[in-house]
Amino acid sequence: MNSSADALQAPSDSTENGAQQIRDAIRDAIVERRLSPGTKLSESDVGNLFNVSRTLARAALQALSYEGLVSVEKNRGAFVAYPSPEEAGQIFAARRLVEPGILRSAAERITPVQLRQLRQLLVEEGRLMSERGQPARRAEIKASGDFHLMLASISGNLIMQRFMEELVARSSLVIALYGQSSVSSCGHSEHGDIIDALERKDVETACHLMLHHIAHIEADLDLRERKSFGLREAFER
Amino acid sequence: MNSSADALQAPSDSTENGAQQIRDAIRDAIVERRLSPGTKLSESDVGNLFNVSRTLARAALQALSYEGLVSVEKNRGAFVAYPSPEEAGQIFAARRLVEPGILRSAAERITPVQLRQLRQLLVEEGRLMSERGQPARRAEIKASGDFHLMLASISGNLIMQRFMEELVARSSLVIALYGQSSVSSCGHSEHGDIIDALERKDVETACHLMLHHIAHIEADLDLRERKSFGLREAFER
DNA sequence: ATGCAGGTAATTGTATACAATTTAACGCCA
DNA sequence: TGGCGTTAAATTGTATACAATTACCTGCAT
Repeated sequence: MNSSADALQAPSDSTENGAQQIRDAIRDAIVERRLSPGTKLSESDVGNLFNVSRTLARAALQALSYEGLVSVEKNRGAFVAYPSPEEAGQIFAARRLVEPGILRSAAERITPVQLRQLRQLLVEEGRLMSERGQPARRAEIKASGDFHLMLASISGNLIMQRFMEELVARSSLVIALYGQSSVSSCGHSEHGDIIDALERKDVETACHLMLHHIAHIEADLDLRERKSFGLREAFER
Repeated sequence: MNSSADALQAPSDSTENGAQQIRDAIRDAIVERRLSPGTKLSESDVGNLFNVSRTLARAALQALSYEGLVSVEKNRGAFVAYPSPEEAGQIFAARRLVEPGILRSAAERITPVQLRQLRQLLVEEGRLMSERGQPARRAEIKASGDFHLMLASISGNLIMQRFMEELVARSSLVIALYGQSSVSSCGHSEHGDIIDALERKDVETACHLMLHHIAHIEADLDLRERKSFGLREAFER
């Protein structure tokens, strides 16, 4: 779709392990909220869905559990993670702790072409916001996360990039559970402000804006009230 | 052995999955440097060693690869990770980025009893330094990492704690590969200084000392290689 | 000797089979 | 009707079997 967005996607090597493809597919489904927190992911079902054996399905679920997107309970199976309010707070606390540092690193290394890519990501995000329909909503969710991921990528630290991928994905889960307003309508302009600050090398302001941005997202959460799902999901956890 | 040290150890639930036990055992072996970077970890060998099937051995190796301690190459097998100089730099960059923030969080929440536990960890560390022999060296390595892990634990953020566990473990690998002097003889006093600053609520100094401490460890690195034990020798005895 | 070709052994990738545990379903009885 | 124990079905935990890929060794030609 978009070259700058594609640059972020997983290598998508054709030599990819079978389990990894399944993991990526399920992760996308979780991040884009086609799978709700608490949903049971049985090994047989996953295997049948992707026409592979339970072995690979299990490996994929195991991998997702290491990312915190799936929780596996011994002898009970795997479920889409249902982060508690405490977990939600810790996820955002981690982001507040980490993203300013990533931003600083990124500011040091960013090139003009990367700045252009960031802006391109932004217009794509805006385009999706104006579009209507479920697919656009899903793409918007992903694009909004891609902004933060791209910054991590620019920082040049693969380890922090991986960590941010985990945090962004888990954030999506938290927002799905506790978010009140529609997703990131406010976030979009804030992303732009951060890019502006980056462009004029005003790192301190950029960090400040980033912290404000994260606080803004967090402020939209209502950690007291849980969104209601089906009766069954409400009690099987 | 030591109550404050034990408080850090994995829950050690008796309901632990078989694969997890194996993962923990291998991780310990890697962190304590009984297994050298680059050592091949074949699924059959690991399985035989722990008297389980390849299924569990494979799961354990897979888990370790998510932590960055083992690298699995498609159709070639698993090896104890051999971090490149670039990776080594990124690991320590991540620690510089993250540990001051963790320290700040910890400073806000630390209780007198936790301070006492930190000190206790320190004397244990000192005791091990004065002891001689391989087992003491290994315990010393672990104790030195436990200081940082305990701080992460005090910070109260499970996600950051997990991340620090990964970073500390991978640091051990880097030091095994590129470290010149014997481990953390200098680190010990620096740990003490940080605790002192924490005790008088001097957070800024504590963070400064932490950054200095990490830089100190990094300064001891050189780009050379070392030799290895085999898998079997690492576990027998 | 060196380099290459072929084939064999060893190792990983995936599927299937069986055991252990949990979940639910049924029937019994108060 | 409602609670409870037993049993059957479904699901996960682990081991084994087979397929695919790689690594190694041998032998031949140059």
